[in-house]
Amino acid sequence: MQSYGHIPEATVARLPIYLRALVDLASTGASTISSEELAELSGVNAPKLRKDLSYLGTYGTRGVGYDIDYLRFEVSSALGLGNTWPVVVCGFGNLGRALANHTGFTQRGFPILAAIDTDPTKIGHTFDGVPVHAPGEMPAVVTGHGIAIGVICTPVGASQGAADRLVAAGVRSILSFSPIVLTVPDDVDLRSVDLSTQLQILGFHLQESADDE
Amino acid sequence: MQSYGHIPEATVARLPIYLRALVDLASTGASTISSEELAELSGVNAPKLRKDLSYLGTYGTRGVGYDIDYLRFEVSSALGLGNTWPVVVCGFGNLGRALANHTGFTQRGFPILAAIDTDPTKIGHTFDGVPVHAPGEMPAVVTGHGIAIGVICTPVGASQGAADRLVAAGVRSILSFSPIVLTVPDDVDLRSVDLSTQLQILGFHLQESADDE
DNA sequence: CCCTGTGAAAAGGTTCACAGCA
DNA sequence: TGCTGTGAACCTTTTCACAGGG
Repeated sequence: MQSYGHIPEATVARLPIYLRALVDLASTGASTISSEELAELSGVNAPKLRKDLSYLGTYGTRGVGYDIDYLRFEVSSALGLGNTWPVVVCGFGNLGRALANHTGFTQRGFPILAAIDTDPTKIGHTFDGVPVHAPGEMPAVVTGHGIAIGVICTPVGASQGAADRLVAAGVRSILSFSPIVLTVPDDVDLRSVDLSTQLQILGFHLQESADDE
Repeated sequence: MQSYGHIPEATVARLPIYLRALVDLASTGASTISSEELAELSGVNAPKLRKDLSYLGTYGTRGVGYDIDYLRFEVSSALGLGNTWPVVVCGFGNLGRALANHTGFTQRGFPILAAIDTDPTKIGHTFDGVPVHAPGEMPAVVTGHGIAIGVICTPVGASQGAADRLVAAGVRSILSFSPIVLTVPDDVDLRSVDLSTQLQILGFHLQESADDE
């Protein structure tokens, strides 16, 4: 496997955006693209794009641009796609089911193989192809499906418990949609997306604009 | 209205987290808290918390800590809560409905007053208290409800169109869950949350760990 | 003595100008 | 000449040490 030097986190966070643009471009039949154009499609400026790509290697051709298929392969490799990381969803309410319905996850190597929920009317049944298990079955689910990532979509009160069960079962990567700060050991990679925080940031800017008037 | 000097974006993004911790604390009956403890509850270190709060003003007492109710009021004010920013949801599928069900938004001043969807079986009906309108009614919906924020939960192919209609109707703050880069005028505040990007970042780290072995 | 508030240093990220290869 | 690759400057953010009030 190719080894990359250290890639800055900010760059890692943009690679999926570049990759999506490259996949879209490939489907149009284009074969090369300049940093200027790819940056435009990705919503960044051209020097930043070139700097980001330079962390992966030197894949462009001066005077020409980047070969779309080649660059796509390299970005994809850097992100570790080609690997498959099975996902378990904790909390199978509206949000959990929205994720399960989202075909893009499986396509990108993150198949949702199981869900955990406390609702006895859901346990033992399958929704959108995803079997629902009781919380106590977490260890068996993780081991049985080779789960690499846990996604927490439970109500607030149940989210820390879900995180604890994921960690106890050996899961070391967690994506949480819970609005509270979860406590996990240092060796667990926890990412948190709080939807109402995003709205509050928009609200802050709205207020600022209003103050200016 | 109190005016704050310039608050760094990184700080603004953390204020909602502090606020939530303070609200939780208030409900426990505690009256003061140290920066160390509040930082712990917020998942940051103490000097960062103090630096962040210092941008708002000097609300602590040396040797004691912060008064929870007072600090809560000040953080809340800085974020512009107390204002109400009505929200329209574009695309009322699983994700859109998950948001509509989420009572926390209304509580925080972001009531979801309307939804837009193309599905004729949904248009004209109300789900979870949210009336669904046709895309062509966007201008009337925005004006009628005084919409300040649009949230895009449509399928990928419809997201740019939804953004265009929001902008045309005068909405200047947009939260997008679409995985593609949306194009909007410079004066529009666009925040983007791509769920599969988050998984890809986790996947990158998983791969890195695997490479180390 | 305790804990906040803050300048200064360090780290991380972005921008820019231009060197260098096709 | 055209466009990439990158060192250096710049800006933002984080960390740290400690001054200073209660």
